[in-house]
Amino acid sequence: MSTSSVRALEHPAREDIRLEGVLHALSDPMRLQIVRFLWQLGEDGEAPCSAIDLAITKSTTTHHFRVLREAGVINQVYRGTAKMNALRRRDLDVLFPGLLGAIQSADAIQRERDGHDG
Amino acid sequence: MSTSSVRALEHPAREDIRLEGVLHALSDPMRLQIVRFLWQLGEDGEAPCSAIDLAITKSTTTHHFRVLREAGVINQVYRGTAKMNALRRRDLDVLFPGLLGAIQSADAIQRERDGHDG
DNA sequence: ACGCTAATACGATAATCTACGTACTACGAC
DNA sequence: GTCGTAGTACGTAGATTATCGTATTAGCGT
Repeated sequence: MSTSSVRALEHPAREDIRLEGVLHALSDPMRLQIVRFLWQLGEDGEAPCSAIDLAITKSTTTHHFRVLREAGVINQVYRGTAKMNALRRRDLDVLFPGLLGAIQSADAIQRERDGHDG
Repeated sequence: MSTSSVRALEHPAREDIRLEGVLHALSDPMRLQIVRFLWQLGEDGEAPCSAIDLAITKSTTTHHFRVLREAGVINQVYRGTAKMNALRRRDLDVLFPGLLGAIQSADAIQRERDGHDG
Protein backbone atom coordinates (compact mmCIF):
# COMPACT_ATOMS: atom_id res chain seq x y z
CA MET A 1 0.00 0.00 0.00
CA SER A 2 1.33 3.35 -1.05
CA THR A 3 -0.62 6.00 -2.84
CA SER A 4 1.26 9.14 -3.68
CA SER A 5 2.61 10.05 -0.30
CA VAL A 6 0.53 10.46 2.81
CA ARG A 7 2.72 13.28 4.02
CA ALA A 8 0.76 16.45 3.73
CA LEU A 9 1.95 19.95 4.50
CA GLU A 10 -0.15 22.64 6.07
CA HIS A 11 -0.56 25.79 4.08
CA PRO A 12 -2.63 28.81 5.02
CA ALA A 13 -5.61 29.37 2.74
CA ARG A 14 -5.20 32.40 0.55
CA GLU A 15 -7.61 34.45 2.61
CA ASP A 16 -5.74 33.62 5.80
CA ILE A 17 -2.49 35.13 4.61
CA ARG A 18 -1.60 38.19 6.70
CA LEU A 19 0.38 41.15 5.49
CA GLU A 20 2.39 41.36 8.70
CA GLY A 21 3.29 37.69 8.33
CA VAL A 22 4.44 38.13 4.75
CA LEU A 23 6.52 41.18 5.60
CA HIS A 24 8.05 39.41 8.56
CA ALA A 25 8.85 36.35 6.48
CA LEU A 26 10.59 38.52 3.90
CA SER A 27 12.52 40.60 6.43
CA ASP A 28 15.19 37.95 6.87
CA PRO A 29 18.13 37.96 4.44
CA MET A 30 18.18 34.18 4.10
CA ARG A 31 14.49 34.03 3.32
CA LEU A 32 14.78 36.95 0.95
CA GLN A 33 17.48 34.98 -0.84
CA ILE A 34 15.20 31.97 -1.09
CA VAL A 35 12.38 34.05 -2.51
CA ARG A 36 14.73 35.76 -4.96
CA PHE A 37 15.83 32.36 -6.18
CA LEU A 38 12.29 31.11 -6.63
CA TRP A 39 11.26 34.36 -8.29
CA GLN A 40 14.03 33.98 -10.83
CA LEU A 41 12.67 30.60 -11.85
CA GLY A 42 9.78 32.49 -13.41
CA GLU A 43 6.05 31.90 -13.31
CA ASP A 44 5.32 28.38 -12.01
CA GLY A 45 8.99 27.71 -11.40
CA GLU A 46 9.78 25.32 -8.60
CA ALA A 47 12.87 23.89 -6.97
CA PRO A 48 13.86 21.53 -4.18
CA CYS A 49 15.23 23.00 -0.96
CA SER A 50 18.66 21.72 -1.85
CA ALA A 51 18.84 23.75 -5.04
CA ILE A 52 19.64 26.91 -3.13
CA ASP A 53 23.07 27.36 -1.68
CA LEU A 54 22.53 29.03 1.67
CA ALA A 55 25.36 29.70 4.09
CA ILE A 56 23.56 27.86 6.86
CA THR A 57 23.01 24.25 7.86
CA LYS A 58 20.29 22.03 6.49
CA SER A 59 18.20 22.13 9.62
CA THR A 60 18.18 25.92 9.64
CA THR A 61 17.24 25.84 5.98
CA THR A 62 14.26 23.66 6.83
CA HIS A 63 13.28 26.21 9.43
CA HIS A 64 13.32 29.11 6.97
CA PHE A 65 11.33 27.22 4.37
CA ARG A 66 8.73 26.46 6.98
CA VAL A 67 8.47 30.11 7.99
CA LEU A 68 7.90 31.04 4.36
CA ARG A 69 5.28 28.33 3.94
CA GLU A 70 3.42 29.20 7.12
CA ALA A 71 3.36 32.86 6.13
CA GLY A 72 1.79 31.88 2.81
CA VAL A 73 4.70 32.98 0.67
CA ILE A 74 5.61 29.61 -0.80
CA ASN A 75 3.93 26.34 -1.57
CA GLN A 76 5.67 23.08 -0.74
CA VAL A 77 4.85 19.64 -2.06
CA TYR A 78 6.64 16.35 -1.72
CA ARG A 79 7.76 14.95 -5.04
CA GLY A 80 9.53 11.67 -4.52
CA THR A 81 12.40 12.19 -2.17
CA ALA A 82 12.53 15.90 -2.79
CA LYS A 83 10.29 18.68 -1.60
CA MET A 84 9.47 21.15 -4.30
CA ASN A 85 9.04 24.80 -3.48
CA ALA A 86 7.25 27.47 -5.47
CA LEU A 87 6.26 31.05 -4.85
CA ARG A 88 2.53 31.55 -4.34
CA ARG A 89 2.58 34.34 -6.89
CA ARG A 90 -0.99 34.14 -7.99
CA ASP A 91 -2.39 33.96 -4.48
CA LEU A 92 -0.30 36.89 -3.37
CA ASP A 93 -1.13 38.90 -6.47
CA VAL A 94 -4.84 38.38 -5.94
CA LEU A 95 -4.59 39.22 -2.27
CA PHE A 96 -2.10 42.08 -2.36
CA PRO A 97 -1.73 43.25 -5.96
CA GLY A 98 1.72 44.54 -6.73
CA LEU A 99 3.22 43.74 -3.36
CA LEU A 100 5.44 40.84 -4.31
CA GLY A 101 6.57 42.60 -7.46
CA ALA A 102 7.46 45.77 -5.57
CA ILE A 103 9.47 43.81 -3.04
CA GLN A 104 11.29 41.86 -5.73
CA SER A 105 12.04 45.05 -7.58
CA ALA A 106 13.30 46.69 -4.39
CA ASP A 107 15.47 43.68 -3.70
CA ALA A 108 16.94 43.82 -7.20
CA ILE A 109 17.68 47.54 -6.84
CA GLN A 110 19.34 47.01 -3.50
CA ARG A 111 21.51 44.20 -4.81
CA GLU A 112 22.52 46.30 -7.77
CA ARG A 113 23.47 49.04 -5.33
CA ASP A 114 25.43 46.55 -3.24
CA GLY A 115 27.45 45.58 -6.27
CA HIS A 116 26.06 42.17 -7.09
CA ASP A 117 25.80 41.30 -10.76
CA GLY A 118 22.61 40.02 -12.22
CA MET B 1 20.53 81.13 25.11
CA SER B 2 18.46 78.73 23.17
CA THR B 3 18.65 78.25 19.47
CA SER B 4 16.21 75.75 18.06
CA SER B 5 16.99 72.70 20.17
CA VAL B 6 20.33 70.99 20.46
CA ARG B 7 18.69 67.59 20.64
CA ALA B 8 19.41 65.86 17.40
CA LEU B 9 18.12 62.49 16.27
CA GLU B 10 20.05 59.98 14.25
CA HIS B 11 18.55 59.03 10.93
CA PRO B 12 20.04 56.68 8.37
CA ALA B 13 21.03 58.41 5.16
CA ARG B 14 18.81 57.47 2.26
CA GLU B 15 21.41 55.20 0.74
CA ASP B 16 21.87 53.37 4.02
CA ILE B 17 18.26 52.26 4.23
CA ARG B 18 18.00 48.48 3.90
CA LEU B 19 15.07 46.61 2.46
CA GLU B 20 15.17 43.97 5.19
CA GLY B 21 15.08 46.70 7.80
CA VAL B 22 12.08 48.40 6.21
CA LEU B 23 10.20 45.12 5.91
CA HIS B 24 11.01 44.22 9.47
CA ALA B 25 9.90 47.62 10.72
CA LEU B 26 6.59 47.24 8.92
CA SER B 27 5.97 43.67 10.03
CA ASP B 28 4.66 44.72 13.43
CA PRO B 29 0.96 45.61 13.74
CA MET B 30 1.62 48.60 15.99
CA ARG B 31 4.18 50.02 13.63
CA LEU B 32 1.97 49.32 10.66
CA GLN B 33 -0.73 51.31 12.44
CA ILE B 34 1.66 54.20 12.96
CA VAL B 35 2.66 54.20 9.31
CA ARG B 36 -0.98 53.97 8.22
CA PHE B 37 -1.76 57.01 10.31
CA LEU B 38 1.12 59.02 8.90
CA TRP B 39 0.29 57.90 5.39
CA GLN B 40 -3.25 59.18 5.77
CA LEU B 41 -1.92 62.63 6.62
CA GLY B 42 -0.92 62.89 3.00
CA GLU B 43 2.26 64.10 1.36
CA ASP B 44 4.40 66.02 3.89
CA GLY B 45 1.94 65.31 6.68
CA GLU B 46 3.41 65.09 10.15
CA ALA B 47 2.15 64.41 13.64
CA PRO B 48 3.45 64.14 17.18
CA CYS B 49 3.78 60.69 18.73
CA SER B 50 0.85 61.44 20.98
CA ALA B 51 -1.54 61.95 18.08
CA ILE B 52 -1.84 58.22 17.53
CA ASP B 53 -3.87 56.20 19.96
CA LEU B 54 -1.95 52.97 20.39
CA ALA B 55 -3.02 50.29 22.85
CA ILE B 56 0.39 50.29 24.50
CA THR B 57 2.23 52.41 27.05
CA LYS B 58 4.22 55.53 26.29
CA SER B 59 7.59 53.88 26.66
CA THR B 60 6.67 51.11 24.25
CA THR B 61 5.41 53.73 21.83
CA THR B 62 8.78 55.46 21.99
CA HIS B 63 10.39 52.13 21.19
CA HIS B 64 8.29 51.58 18.07
CA PHE B 65 8.89 55.07 16.76
CA ARG B 66 12.58 54.55 17.19
CA VAL B 67 12.51 51.29 15.27
CA LEU B 68 10.73 53.06 12.42
CA ARG B 69 13.22 55.91 12.47
CA GLU B 70 16.27 53.68 12.60
CA ALA B 71 14.93 51.63 9.70
CA GLY B 72 14.59 54.83 7.69
CA VAL B 73 10.80 54.71 7.44
CA ILE B 74 10.05 57.91 9.30
CA ASN B 75 11.72 61.21 10.05
CA GLN B 76 11.53 62.66 13.53
CA VAL B 77 12.27 66.23 14.57
CA TYR B 78 11.77 68.01 17.85
CA ARG B 79 9.38 70.91 17.57
CA GLY B 80 9.02 72.59 20.92
CA THR B 81 7.89 70.04 23.44
CA ALA B 82 6.57 67.70 20.80
CA LYS B 83 8.37 65.41 18.43
CA MET B 84 6.97 65.48 14.95
CA ASN B 85 6.93 62.37 12.82
CA ALA B 86 6.65 62.10 9.07
CA LEU B 87 6.96 59.29 6.57
CA ARG B 88 10.12 59.45 4.46
CA ARG B 89 8.03 59.01 1.33
CA ARG B 90 10.33 60.66 -1.13
CA ASP B 91 13.42 58.88 0.12
CA LEU B 92 11.69 55.54 0.02
CA ASP B 93 10.20 56.21 -3.39
CA VAL B 94 13.57 57.11 -4.82
CA LEU B 95 15.22 54.11 -3.24
CA PHE B 96 12.53 51.49 -3.73
CA PRO B 97 9.96 52.82 -6.21
CA GLY B 98 6.46 51.58 -5.53
CA LEU B 99 7.31 49.68 -2.38
CA LEU B 100 5.67 51.91 0.18
CA GLY B 101 2.61 52.36 -2.00
CA ALA B 102 2.24 48.63 -2.51
CA ILE B 103 2.46 47.99 1.21
CA GLN B 104 -0.04 50.73 1.99
CA SER B 105 -2.39 49.38 -0.61
CA ALA B 106 -2.01 45.86 0.77
CA ASP B 107 -2.69 47.16 4.25
CA ALA B 108 -5.83 48.93 3.08
CA ILE B 109 -7.07 45.80 1.32
CA GLN B 110 -6.44 43.68 4.37
CA ARG B 111 -8.27 46.09 6.65
CA GLU B 112 -11.19 46.19 4.27
CA ARG B 113 -11.23 42.41 4.37
CA ASP B 114 -11.07 42.47 8.16
CA GLY B 115 -14.15 44.64 8.27
CA HIS B 116 -12.73 48.02 9.21
CA ASP B 117 -14.34 51.04 7.61
CA GLY B 118 -12.27 53.67 5.94
C1' DA C 1 17.86 -5.73 2.57
C1' DC C 2 21.30 -2.05 2.13
C1' DG C 3 23.01 2.29 1.22
C1' DC C 4 22.39 7.05 -0.56
C1' DT C 5 20.13 11.44 -0.63
C1' DA C 6 16.61 14.87 0.89
C1' DA C 7 14.60 16.64 4.37
C1' DT C 8 12.46 16.61 9.40
C1' DA C 9 12.38 16.39 14.40
C1' DC C 10 14.16 17.46 18.60
C1' DG C 11 16.73 19.78 21.98
C1' DA C 12 19.84 23.45 23.17
C1' DT C 13 21.68 28.09 23.04
C1' DA C 14 22.29 32.79 22.30
C1' DA C 15 20.28 36.84 20.40
C1' DT C 16 16.57 39.74 19.55
C1' DC C 17 12.13 41.78 20.42
C1' DT C 18 7.92 43.56 22.67
C1' DA C 19 6.22 45.14 26.52
C1' DC C 20 6.12 47.17 31.08
C1' DG C 21 7.11 50.39 35.14
C1' DT C 22 9.62 53.94 37.18
C1' DA C 23 12.52 57.69 37.12
C1' DC C 24 14.10 61.40 34.40
C1' DT C 25 14.72 65.50 30.94
C1' DA C 26 13.00 69.23 27.90
C1' DC C 27 9.91 72.71 26.85
C1' DG C 28 6.13 75.95 27.36
C1' DA C 29 2.82 78.38 30.31
C1' DC C 30 1.88 80.63 34.41
C1' DG D 1 10.60 79.00 39.90
C1' DT D 2 6.68 75.62 39.56
C1' DC D 3 3.53 72.80 37.17
C1' DG D 4 1.91 70.09 33.35
C1' DT D 5 2.75 67.74 29.08
C1' DA D 6 5.65 65.12 25.74
C1' DG D 7 8.77 62.05 25.32
C1' DT D 8 13.40 59.35 26.86
C1' DA D 9 16.31 56.17 29.56
C1' DC D 10 16.97 52.19 31.93
C1' DG D 11 16.30 47.84 33.71
C1' DT D 12 13.77 43.76 33.19
C1' DA D 13 10.57 39.96 32.22
C1' DG D 14 8.68 36.90 28.81
C1' DA D 15 8.25 35.42 24.00
C1' DT D 16 10.03 34.56 19.71
C1' DT D 17 13.88 33.75 16.62
C1' DA D 18 18.04 31.99 14.25
C1' DT D 19 21.25 28.86 14.57
C1' DC D 20 23.41 24.52 15.48
C1' DG D 21 24.21 19.30 16.12
C1' DT D 22 22.56 14.81 16.22
C1' DA D 23 19.29 11.38 15.43
C1' DT D 24 15.60 9.97 12.39
C1' DT D 25 12.22 9.25 8.52
C1' DA D 26 10.94 8.79 3.49
C1' DG D 27 11.85 7.40 -0.96
C1' DC D 28 14.90 5.69 -4.74
C1' DG D 29 18.22 2.55 -6.78
C1' DT D 30 20.73 -1.62 -6.60
